[in-house]
Amino acid sequence: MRDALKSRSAVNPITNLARFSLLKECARQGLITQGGVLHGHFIKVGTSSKAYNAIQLLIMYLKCQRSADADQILKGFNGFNLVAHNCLIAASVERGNLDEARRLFDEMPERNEVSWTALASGFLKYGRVEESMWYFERNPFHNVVSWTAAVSGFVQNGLNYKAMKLFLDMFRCGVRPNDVTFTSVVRACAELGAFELGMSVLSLILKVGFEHNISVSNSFITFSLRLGKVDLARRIFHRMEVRDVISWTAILDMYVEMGDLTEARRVFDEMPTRNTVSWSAMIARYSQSGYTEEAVKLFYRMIQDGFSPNTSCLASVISAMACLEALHAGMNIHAPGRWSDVMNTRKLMKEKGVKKSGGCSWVESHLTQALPKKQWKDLA
DNA sequence: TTAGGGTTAG
Repeated sequence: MRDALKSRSAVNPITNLARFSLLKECARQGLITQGGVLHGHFIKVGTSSKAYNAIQLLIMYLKCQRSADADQILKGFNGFNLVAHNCLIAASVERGNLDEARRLFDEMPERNEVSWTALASGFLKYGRVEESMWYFERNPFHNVVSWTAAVSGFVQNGLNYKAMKLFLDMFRCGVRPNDVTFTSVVRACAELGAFELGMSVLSLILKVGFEHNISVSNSFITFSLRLGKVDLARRIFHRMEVRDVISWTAILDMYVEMGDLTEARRVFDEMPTRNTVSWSAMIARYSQSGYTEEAVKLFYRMIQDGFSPNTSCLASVISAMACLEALHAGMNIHAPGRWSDVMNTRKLMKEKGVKKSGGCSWVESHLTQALPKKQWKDLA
């Protein structure tokens, strides 16, 4: 981000569009220093749209939790601003302060579809279904987003049957579902284990024309796998025109679950891009199947490629390391290089600043069980 | 114009 700012301003004047996309990135990543620099830049050069500018700055300061700076921006508005107020509600919901969100909502002289949906989805996010429904039912501006927020919120709270009923109501009200709606609905069918219902949804997806959407196809692959329809999952994957890392990981996971390590590895090597989950799935299966060296080697490559391991990945590699360590004394004479990958991994993790991620105590207890205390101290 | 909805992987 810092480099992007530097290079853009050095080469040619930064465009409004580029400036806003950088500011959004600052908000997303919580980069207050760079966001502040952009703010200064805005003041210096001025922008064509002051209102838009102020809203983006407000979002950035709210996301970075700089309330004093956010207040300054708010003071710049000439009285009540609907969009800014909706941003304040969203920020309160994100902090989990629903009372504050409700207070902000109540004090609004006017509200729009965004204000109502922010409240309804906010309550669902924290499992407060009844309060959410209060806002949902009274929302005078229902649209595909407010309906989808309710459907997906129900699914997230495990209310899959109710989610399906809501989906039908949405249809009856003449609101056309979109790709986001379908991903939630397909998930509900998977959770319900309802194959026939899922196939009916599929015919609807084909009718409405979302069969080429990546997220919808991915959710259908998962649906098929959960219901044990491996061939169907494979067919969907092969018919996809564009696949993302999630499509690939789902198929990788399918072979991993089937215990077909050869095919899983073939998919793993073929994947155009990988993420922490794909690495972890492969490493975990190697470790569980007794291919401990391969697990540790792959872990080494994962760190080298710049991925941070998550708790479950660390747990698999630690148990693989423990097995190797137990074997190490006897094997040292015959295979002196064998342990070097483990040592290199530790060094690399330290160099790259890989933290022992959340759930550390769980990993530690796993490790202390697997290794004598002295060896654990040496490892850490 | 901005602000509100998400799923898919371990």
